[in-house]
Amino acid sequence: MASGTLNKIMLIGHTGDDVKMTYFEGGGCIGRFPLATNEEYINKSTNEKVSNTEWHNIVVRNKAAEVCEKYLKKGDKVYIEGRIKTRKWQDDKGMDRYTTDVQCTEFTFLTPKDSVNTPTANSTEPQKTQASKAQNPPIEEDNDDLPF
Amino acid sequence: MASGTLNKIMLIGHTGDDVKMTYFEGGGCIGRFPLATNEEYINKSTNEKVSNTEWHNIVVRNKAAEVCEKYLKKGDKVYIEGRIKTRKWQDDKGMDRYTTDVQCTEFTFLTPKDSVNTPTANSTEPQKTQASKAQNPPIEEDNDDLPF
Amino acid sequence: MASGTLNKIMLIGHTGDDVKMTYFEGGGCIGRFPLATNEEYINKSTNEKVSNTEWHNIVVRNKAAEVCEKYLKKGDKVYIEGRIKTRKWQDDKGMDRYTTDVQCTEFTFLTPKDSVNTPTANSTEPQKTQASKAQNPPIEEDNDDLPF
Amino acid sequence: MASGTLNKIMLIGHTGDDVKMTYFEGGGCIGRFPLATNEEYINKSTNEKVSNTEWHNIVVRNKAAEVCEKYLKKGDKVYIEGRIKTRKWQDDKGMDRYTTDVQCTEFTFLTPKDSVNTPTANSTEPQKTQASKAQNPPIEEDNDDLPF
DNA sequence: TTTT
DNA sequence: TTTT
Repeated sequence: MASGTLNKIMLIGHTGDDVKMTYFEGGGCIGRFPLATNEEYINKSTNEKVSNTEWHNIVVRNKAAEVCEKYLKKGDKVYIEGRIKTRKWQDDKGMDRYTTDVQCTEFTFLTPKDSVNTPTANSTEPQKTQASKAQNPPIEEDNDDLPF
Repeated sequence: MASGTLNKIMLIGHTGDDVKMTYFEGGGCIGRFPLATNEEYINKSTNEKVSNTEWHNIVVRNKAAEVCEKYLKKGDKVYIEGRIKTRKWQDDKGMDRYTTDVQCTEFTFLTPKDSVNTPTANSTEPQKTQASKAQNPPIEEDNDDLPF
Repeated sequence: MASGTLNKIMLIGHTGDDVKMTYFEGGGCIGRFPLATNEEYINKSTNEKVSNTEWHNIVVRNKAAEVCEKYLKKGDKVYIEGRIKTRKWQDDKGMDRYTTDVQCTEFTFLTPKDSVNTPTANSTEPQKTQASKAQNPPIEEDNDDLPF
Repeated sequence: MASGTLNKIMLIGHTGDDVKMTYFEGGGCIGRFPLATNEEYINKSTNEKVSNTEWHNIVVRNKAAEVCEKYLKKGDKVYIEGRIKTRKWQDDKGMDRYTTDVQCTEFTFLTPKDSVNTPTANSTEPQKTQASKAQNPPIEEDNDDLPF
């Protein structure tokens, strides 16, 4: 019997651009956007402050992608949960190249919106990014009628 | 508009007992079991080693509960992901009491099984604990046919 | 040889009160504050929207407690990482009671401050809550001079 | 004032090789090893089972690297916590290339060892990977003498 | 009540 | 290159 593995990444950062959508035949789509996380620390040897920005390639799918495209703007703060996936591609010289993406499985917007009511306005827990559930609240809760 | 919150707990520990099931009218069920996590450290003042065991009340629902009941045995190591929920109850004197549970949303067995093939045998990623998905692999992957 | 366990909780929520400090002989201190996380979902049986607020008892120690007391105000949004600890106490009738705390190990403020420069202003990664490091940036980075 | 970001990855997987050490002048060192996580799911379009293995480049520092080198063997299961860092390098044609590493901040061994007593034998919580603390238990606990 |  |  298989025993399990875990591949989970949790990010809080600011988007570096709007969501770029790609639509596929059959109705699927993905959205991509860069997310920046920062760290600052003192280099103990030189006593200098060091600032690093790490850029993450976020990939969201289907309904979740559409929600992100609609409500997530460049510079917004967002919580992203997902898994790491490194994909191989060929550059223009036919060389193998690798890029590491974050395949988003949950997200929640952290930038306060004072705008009108939105689909996400009613959700205060991270949204699952399943095909047909992206705009819905967590689904563990709503699929039964247990008395607790 | 609401901006989001997060309530996530991630545990690796050993079960202190088998899963106790409760079945409800309408077909729902929950399973409960205790999970132990440990910490050891040196008390710097006394230079003594201190061992602490923390017991967590794990609650699993529906199909996931049935999978756990079937394959998770007392003493097994397991990864549990979920959210914290504190519930109020009355003791036999009518006093309000509170108990904090971990409502399990994902799990993966970490004790190697050399037994016969099981429903979980084919899943090496944490299992989502939704009503109808408990025995299936992560559902983000299988609900589209995107070319990546 | 021991194999490990994990006891980790990650929360994003709003503080329900200012930080209450307790000082101990010897110079130690702790801060306590309540943190609210929310979930909303549709009850599929009744089709009603359900809103739940979960309150977490956050416990921070020493320097980290002092930073929180100084900069974290009621209503602020904050990321808290820690471990679960359930403690036993006696009520006024001598009955055993249990309360579950979140012992904070890292935190990062999520409410934008437009105020003057603060100790936390220079840290954009979660702060470790060790006794002597609370106001410092992550310490993994600054304790060596490795060329990367 | 800066508000915070989070860059956290949590993995459970199997090592694909022993730890490769690099030592630096001044006494620092790093260890590197590959970690595999797996996912399996049913492609709903083709009804075929799909198996994917994801390889992560784990980087551990200093004392933690030495502990891993000593006790972590090819094929072992391990929990790794860290942050994502993508670094740039030049290939032999001078082209910019990028590789994404997991800078390990905590780890705990999940493969039971029946061997002799080890430095890690007394720790059942994830080990922090700071320069001088790698072999020690979590340090939040041992740096004060608070009465709880 | 687990595990090492 | 792991594991089931």
